[in-house]
Amino acid sequence: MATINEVATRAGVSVATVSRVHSGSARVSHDTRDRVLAAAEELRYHPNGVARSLRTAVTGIFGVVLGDVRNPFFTELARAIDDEARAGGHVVVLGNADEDPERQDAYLQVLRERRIDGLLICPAPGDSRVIADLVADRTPTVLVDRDIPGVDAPVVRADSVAATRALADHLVSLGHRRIAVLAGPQSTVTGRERLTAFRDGLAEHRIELQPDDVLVGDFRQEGGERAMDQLLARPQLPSAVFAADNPMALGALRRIRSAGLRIPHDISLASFDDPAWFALADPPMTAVSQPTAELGRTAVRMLRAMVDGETVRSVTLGCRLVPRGSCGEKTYAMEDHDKEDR
Amino acid sequence: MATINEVATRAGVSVATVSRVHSGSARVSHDTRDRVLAAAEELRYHPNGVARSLRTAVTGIFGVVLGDVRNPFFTELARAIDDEARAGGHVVVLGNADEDPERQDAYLQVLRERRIDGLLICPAPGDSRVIADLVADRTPTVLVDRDIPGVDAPVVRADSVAATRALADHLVSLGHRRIAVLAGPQSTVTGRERLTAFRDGLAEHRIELQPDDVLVGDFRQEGGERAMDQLLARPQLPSAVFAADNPMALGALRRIRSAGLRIPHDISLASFDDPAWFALADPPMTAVSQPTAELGRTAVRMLRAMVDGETVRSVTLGCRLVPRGSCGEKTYAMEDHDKEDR
DNA sequence: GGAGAGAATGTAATCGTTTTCAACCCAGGG
DNA sequence: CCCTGGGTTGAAAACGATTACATTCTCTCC
Repeated sequence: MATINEVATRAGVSVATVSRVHSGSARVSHDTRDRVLAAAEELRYHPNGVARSLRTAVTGIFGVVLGDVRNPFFTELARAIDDEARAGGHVVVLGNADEDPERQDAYLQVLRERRIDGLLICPAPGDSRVIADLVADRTPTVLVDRDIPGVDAPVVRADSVAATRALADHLVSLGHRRIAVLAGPQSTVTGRERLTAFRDGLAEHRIELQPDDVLVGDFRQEGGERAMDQLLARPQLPSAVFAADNPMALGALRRIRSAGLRIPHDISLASFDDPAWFALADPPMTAVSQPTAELGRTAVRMLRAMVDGETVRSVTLGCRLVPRGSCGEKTYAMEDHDKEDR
Repeated sequence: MATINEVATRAGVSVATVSRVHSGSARVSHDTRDRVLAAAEELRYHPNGVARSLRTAVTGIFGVVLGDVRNPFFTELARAIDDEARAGGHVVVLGNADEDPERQDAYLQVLRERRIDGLLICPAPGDSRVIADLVADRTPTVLVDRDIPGVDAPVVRADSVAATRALADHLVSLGHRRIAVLAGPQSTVTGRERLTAFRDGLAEHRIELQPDDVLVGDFRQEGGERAMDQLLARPQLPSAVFAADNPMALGALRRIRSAGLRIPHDISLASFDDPAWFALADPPMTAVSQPTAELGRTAVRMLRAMVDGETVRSVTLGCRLVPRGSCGEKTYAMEDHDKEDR
């Protein structure tokens, strides 16, 4: 691959000049500019970003670590992040943590070594030495969707309590009394918050969530399947199940189906998160929807501010309950459910 | 951020020694090793990968450009790629093309500048100057899922013709005679292949696909919605619709629903691709399933081989038809649909 | 006791850019 | 005719690692 040196000799100028025409950092006479461009073209010159970054200490890249690439919540988030970052002239590289702290840390380690300009992290459950180090070393970092105790980085996430309590209300108003929850890892804020908000919501109606009825999962489909299996093996089924995120709801739904049970007749199911297909499921899933795209966009704006040296504060946005048919609702509007939340 | 120089002076050794202890490339006495490690720890030293790559010309990174992050086919692919790459000691960075050649090229441009070790591309429709350049410059590159005419890079993809013809058979055997297809962009192999295979399958039964009944979409949900809207505006509906990928099927399904039509009673729907939720849709979707994970794994193996200087040849794997209930099938097995195709 | 081997470490060149500083050229004013 | 001052350009020093080569030191063996 051609270097700036070869271009320079071919164009009969110095490397400084070549650099100048490519960066536009200083004026160059029309003639030499043309010669340089021609030489670059002929040699198929593409500046070496590695060398450039070594010199300038900037990369123009934001790194994003996603909790799980296969989770539609994260991919929609990624999409929004990408849009917003691109609008600001940054490019985004995505990495998959697969809800595994080790994978996450391995990926973060290389991003750090690569001296990325900033980091957007949806932290995996458990704590991470690397993240703590990163923010201690002042790498601009914003946490998305989940918090990490003891790490001093701004967080942007959705406040699930109001909507989750509304869901609890909704369920008891439909006559449900014994409800099981497929909770998320209790080492994550979101996992804890959704569980306690739901429990509190029930408590308002003097219904106590039985310890046996909370199954702690891993925020992944497999966890939802395992938990549902446990539930199905019991002599007495709850009348409804609340899954704390969409992959677990998917897993639960699969198990309920393969057990030959009907929803909501035999058992009801509601979920946190609201991927596009929920409205098309059989029956359409009652869910709590997060302002996913908005989350992504504000995260990028915050990150940009940090890179510019401003100090930024955590932000939390609201969620909303969207009742559909999976909990025994008599009728539900066939909403032309507008996912776009701008 | 501390540099190797600072570590060296602190430990009272030369930079060469520090480098040696971190890379393990040569023996260092026990004493000095300890001193170096201690100094590095105290200074929170993290080697600068940018500098290292400039010198060594390797990055340890594979870049992946995804057609669309929100398409479950691509995310499952990404997951498989990540697993396989990681197993081989590489780390993967993901980028989203959003089915847009410009976004794709912008992303590829930075990967090239970053001197990434190899590239896995699911090319966006249309042609790409950048991709052509990249392979001409011998960047190890393998194309996944889609081909690019005139670009001499190995491709790994699923051969859709057999399964798509089987789908056509299946539909006519269920009594369908007039079928519409929501085709993919005809600038992609997959888009063309799925359409012609379907047309040929129909032709075997002396059924001709009407020109009006093929709506060319963009492989995205919005395209599916638009196409379905067109169809629904016609005086005479086809009895079945075949969507050439899952986002378009999702779009079509939404429109059918909001028009108040029932599947398969009023209209049948089948799709290429088979994301997890298809089995849980109402009714479960008849679909053609690709060996997604296998696609991803072999792509990485091929890329690794190319990086090692071997020459590799294109690979194509098979698909399979999985009939469910969305086309008027009388009964369908409630399969415990095993997505994992290892 | 000196030669030679081998281990441990240091010196300095190198990777491909950007950027500071200096040099040069040429026109115009005094 | 000399001086000043823009406008262009070049030389060379970074940036932070790796690594070929040289050096020093310590043993061992004859």
